[in-house]
This record gives sequence, C-alpha cells and structure tokens, in this order.
Amino acid sequence: MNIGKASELSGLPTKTIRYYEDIGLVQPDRGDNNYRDYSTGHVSKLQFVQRARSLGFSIDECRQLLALYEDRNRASADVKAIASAKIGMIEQKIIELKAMQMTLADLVEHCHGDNRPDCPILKDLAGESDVSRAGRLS
Amino acid sequence: MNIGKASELSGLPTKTIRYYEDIGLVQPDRGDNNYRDYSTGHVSKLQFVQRARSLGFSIDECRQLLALYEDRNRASADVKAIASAKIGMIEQKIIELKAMQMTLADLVEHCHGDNRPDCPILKDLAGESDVSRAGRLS
DNA sequence: CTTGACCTTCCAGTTGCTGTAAGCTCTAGA
DNA sequence: TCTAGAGCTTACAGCAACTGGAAGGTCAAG
Repeated sequence: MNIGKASELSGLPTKTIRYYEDIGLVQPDRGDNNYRDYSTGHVSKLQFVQRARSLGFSIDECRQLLALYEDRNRASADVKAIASAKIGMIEQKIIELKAMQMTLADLVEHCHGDNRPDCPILKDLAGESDVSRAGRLS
Repeated sequence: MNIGKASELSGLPTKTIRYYEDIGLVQPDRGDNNYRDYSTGHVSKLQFVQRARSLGFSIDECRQLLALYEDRNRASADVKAIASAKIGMIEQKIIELKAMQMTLADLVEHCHGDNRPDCPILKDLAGESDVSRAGRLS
C-alpha cells in the first residue's frame, strides 16, 4: 500500500512515516514508480512505534523495543527493564512538575492580580521576595 | 563582569548566556577587548530567566515576563494570567504522564520478566494483547 | 615570555518532527 | 485522449533550547 494508506492505518502523518524511514526505523519496499510500498507488517511496526511514542518512549527506545519485537529469541526481561526504567523517569518528571506547580500556585495566591504594578510573582522570580523562598533555596 | 562570573552568579552555562544574547533575551555591554560585560542588573535578569525556565516557562514566556518585569507600569494581573495558564498546562502534563505510567505499570506487572521470548508488553504495543486494552482504546 | 585559563565567533549537531517548494505519477471525468 | 487535481517524490529549512567543537584573540601568573 502507499504511504497515505499506511498513514491512515497507523495514525501517523506521512511526514512522520517518511522521517521514520530516514532514520532507519521502519523501512518500506519501493514500487516500480518509486512510491513507498508498505505491507501490513510495516504498518504493524508503525503502529507499534506510534503506541510506544505515545507512552513516552524515545525514538531510540522505540528502536530497541522494535529490535526486541523482531527478535524471536528475545528475553522478556529486557523489555521489562526498559519499561520499568521508563516508569521511573516518568515518576521523576511528575515530581518535578508538581514542585513547579506548587511554587507557581503559591506565587499566584500571593499575587493580588489587579492593575497595580507591584507583583509578588516577579519579585520572587527576581529573587527579591521572602515568600516561599526557604524551601526552594535550601 | 565577564561572562564566566555572570555564569557563576546566575547558575547558567556560558553557552546558554551567549545564546540568550543571540536571541535578544539579555544583552550585555561590551568592553574594549570585545568581552561581554555584565552588570548586576544583567545578572538579575539572567537569574530571573533561570528561575522562570526552571519553573517550566518557555523562552517566549520568559520574554514576556522580562518585559513585564522591566515595565514600571505593568499590571500584576498580566503576570498572574501567565502563571495561572502555566499551572493549567503543568496539570495537563501531569495527567498525561500519570496515564502513561499506569499503562506501563500495568504492562510491567503482566510481564513475567524472564528469559522466555513471550512478552505481554510487546504484544500490547503491537496491538495483539487483550490486557488493559479497553481503557486505552475507548 | 610562555603557559594556561578565559574570552571571542562561527558552524554543526541534538530530538522529533513539520513546512514548503518543485516536480513526478496516477486516476477520474469530459 | 486530454486534463485537472490528488497523491507521491526529494530536498532543504526551520522549530525549541540549547550543546559541542574548532580556531583564534586576550589576560594574568610565574
């Protein structure tokens, strides 16, 4: 099938699919007209990558997962290790985002939000404020 | 002061500080030797940007915040609006990450993690599994 | 006077695409 | 059979937000 159909079936833009070919992630055959020709196997791989990406795996991790996916002799422990590491990274990211959120919420709460120029948020960002500093600077 | 000192005081790499000059975020003076010359005011701005960036503000948002910071007639409501919007975006990001995490955790839990090639994680990514599909596909 | 740290510019690379332009190919209708 | 337009091709540029490296100028200490 042509790239348009593969795009439709995999849920990935054609641009992205061509990009995946460029970087050697999923390489289709070529027809006589030089059009890319995707088999259902290729589409499966594209879907595989699409899902892995949406789960936060990097392209490089997708490459590893695809290699494992292709490898009949793979050890599922390898896959589990990659996924587990990813969970840890996500957890870390969530913690950082929560910290950001709390700091911002604290600042917003202390901002009167009117037309006066005096703003505790900017003061804090500039390091002039004594609001909620102790925690962040320690 | 030279860029090295400004880097030390602001906590930003010299590369990043030069980059910030390139994009017109914080523009220092120049000495006779053509070295960048940062005043304490410049360093304050750099610190300001450093903190805003660490709170998840984009460069463009930093630019807006810096403009407000510089503007004696700013309305603190403007600043509050930017920060509030950012909190919402962070919340959204956290929700997405949690969803990812749960899906991955579910998959890892169902993966025996030994040397057998049969792996539920890969099965799910390939769309062959019936584990934890209903929620994701609905 | 030399060594080495620090500074300069410029260019390329990173990740994961996305946009655009110029041009080739295929298909359906007049 | 011709033609319009949809779909395909390549190649290059650009996005964020830096980071790295090369080649060279400057400065302070020994």
